[in-house]
Amino acid sequence: MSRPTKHHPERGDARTRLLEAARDVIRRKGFSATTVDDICKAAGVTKGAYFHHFPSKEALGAAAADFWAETTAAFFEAAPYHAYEDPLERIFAYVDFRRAIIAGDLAEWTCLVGTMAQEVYATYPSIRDACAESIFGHAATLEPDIAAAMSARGIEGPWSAASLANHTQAVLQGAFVLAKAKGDPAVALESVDHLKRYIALLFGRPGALHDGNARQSNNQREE
Amino acid sequence: MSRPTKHHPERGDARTRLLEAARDVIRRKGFSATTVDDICKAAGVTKGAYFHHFPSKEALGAAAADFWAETTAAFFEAAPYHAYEDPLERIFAYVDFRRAIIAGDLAEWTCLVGTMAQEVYATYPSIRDACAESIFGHAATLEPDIAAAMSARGIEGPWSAASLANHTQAVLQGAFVLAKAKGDPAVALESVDHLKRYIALLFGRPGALHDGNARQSNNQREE
DNA sequence: ACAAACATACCAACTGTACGGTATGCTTTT
DNA sequence: AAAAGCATACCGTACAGTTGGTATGTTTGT
Repeated sequence: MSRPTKHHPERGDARTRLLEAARDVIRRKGFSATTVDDICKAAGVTKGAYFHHFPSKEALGAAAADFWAETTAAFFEAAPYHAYEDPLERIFAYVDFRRAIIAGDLAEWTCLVGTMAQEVYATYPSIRDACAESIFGHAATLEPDIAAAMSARGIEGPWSAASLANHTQAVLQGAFVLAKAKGDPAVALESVDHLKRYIALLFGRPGALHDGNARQSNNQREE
Repeated sequence: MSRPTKHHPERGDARTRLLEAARDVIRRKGFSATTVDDICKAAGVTKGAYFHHFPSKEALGAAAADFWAETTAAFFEAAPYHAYEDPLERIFAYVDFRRAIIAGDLAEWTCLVGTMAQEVYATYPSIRDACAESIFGHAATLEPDIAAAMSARGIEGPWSAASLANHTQAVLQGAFVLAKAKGDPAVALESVDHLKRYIALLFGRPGALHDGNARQSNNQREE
């Protein structure tokens, strides 16, 4: 099936490397501004190999979104927040985890599929759908915990577990947009704090705000 | 200064029409995928006129962001939510207003500068900065009302009025991303509802949730 | 066992064209 | 008359995609 390339045999098969390169380059430059040559160069692969694996640039975009869905699913499945027994604690731990990975270079902690969806939603339906699958598929993993926490505490609002799960993703996506605009992760961290506070208020657990790492960020104001 | 064009004299001066065309086309196709010819065609103007007014495509992107900042500022200044006397009521009315304008074609109610910032944050600093100015400038218009509402009700959290103002924009931007991915405004409306609920909880005003138009949307669940 | 025969993975060089940008001149305003 | 506003025709190039190949497995007939 897979075979090392002639030029860089040590870096795995070409298809995977193209997908990884697409992920990295598109997150920095966006989908349209990223050229096939950019991706080939970053992957250390020729154009011939590229078009052997992907019939078009659009197909690569959709494949990159699928790849993103798979890798992030594995990443979050292995994350420590699942260890908590109480569903609500798991939710808080999830938010703390999302907050903790906001560090370093912008292109490393922002979302590939959010960026692509926003860019190509009207022009490449296949890519948009793959992005939607990734975003809402991830949101769906939070839904059981939210539903369990609601019934455990007798919470019954006009909102559903699914809508709150989606909302967490909306806040994260929006936080990425603002952070990119400002070139500063601090504004993203603050929105995640607001998200956690919202969940705490919904479930009547203001004490939860003192857990996790919800405090160690904004050095511009002392409390 | 301005002069009607030869081809379409009835539609105002070329510069304004180019900016309006840029706004409309870029919101649909994104900045990179939008060509200068696209914009000229949409504006009913030739390339000569384009490069008379803008030295490059990048300059047009930045000018379009500035234009967006100006027109949206005027739009929100004229909006009805300012009529309320109580600062907190104004905030709720603002959220209701943002909710109410989520209707019709996606490209008509989503945000130009959020889209552009996400796309070019690493490649065109001039555009990114113009987008940031628009987003955070608009957020800043909410800050006095939030601050007034906080002091009027003796609210003093670990969060600042500025951070909550920014958070409202993060939620809206994220709602746009999810709506584009799903091709459905409903998910955006739900996030705006969560935002309003958060503010109501922060200020201890759950009753506010029954005001405005926070209910007339999601026909898929009856309460 | 051992090759044809086929399939997969990859590479280098090329092509048509669509792109951002330019050169130059005409038209209207002041 | 001078300058601003606009139009036409035209570049150089960078782009997505193609062509035609080589090298490395994998099957299949005998």
